[in-house]
Amino acid sequence: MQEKIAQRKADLFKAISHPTRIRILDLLSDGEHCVCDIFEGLNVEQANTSQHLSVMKKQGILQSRKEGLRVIYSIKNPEVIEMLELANQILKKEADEAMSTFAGVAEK
Amino acid sequence: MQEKIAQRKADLFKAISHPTRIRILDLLSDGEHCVCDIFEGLNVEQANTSQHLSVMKKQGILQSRKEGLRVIYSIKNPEVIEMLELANQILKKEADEAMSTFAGVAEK
DNA sequence: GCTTTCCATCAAAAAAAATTGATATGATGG
DNA sequence: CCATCATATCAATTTTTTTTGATGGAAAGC
Repeated sequence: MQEKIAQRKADLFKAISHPTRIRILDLLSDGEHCVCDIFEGLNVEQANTSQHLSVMKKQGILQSRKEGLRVIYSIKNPEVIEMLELANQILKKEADEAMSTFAGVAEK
Repeated sequence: MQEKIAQRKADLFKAISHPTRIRILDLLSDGEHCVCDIFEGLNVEQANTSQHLSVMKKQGILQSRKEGLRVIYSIKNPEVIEMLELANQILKKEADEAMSTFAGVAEK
């Protein structure tokens, strides 16, 4: 793989790699929301929320449109949701493993 | 979503979010390799490679085994490969859009 | 037991990202 | 025009990551 592409791909992943941004994506995964909904819903500073949104928009993860005073954000690429689901699967598998390890110990 | 889970998920994404680590995953996507192959193949310092590998191993993305003097790394969860493929799709779509925008301009 | 090879770890420096509070912008209503 | 509401931007600070060079440890061959 070329270094340039690896960099671009890393930027994409990086734009997702923050707990607040993950929660924003989770909130947006069932439809668009205005900024006010987002920062109030997640209990994050407005300025901070705005910056997280802009990071994701810059990387093409989100899109936005104006509606009066408000700005409505939504997920641009559904692939992002699939990526989050895959992450879920990994964590689930991990939890299962931890569980069976525990069971194994209990058996001894 | 709980804050704890969002944090864990962010850590997982973060462990992928580096150009060198993306290239390592790409190299490992078709099978296991020893550290020496990796850092020589990617032309990265040995110490640096080792640290990137440990970041990914810590997050459960990679696993390793010893074989004589060598340490052989491999991808632990195939979901990671799927995540990279989804990222590819997003970048591809983006490139297509840029292309058609360019074509649109040329038409005018 | 030495030496060499392969890899991990450490600590310091450098670079990048996140948070915060203050301020700016821009649409809307009066 | 003025005030207000929703959001964005900015600059300073703090925190986190990354890189680098040096060193340490463990397996293998001699």
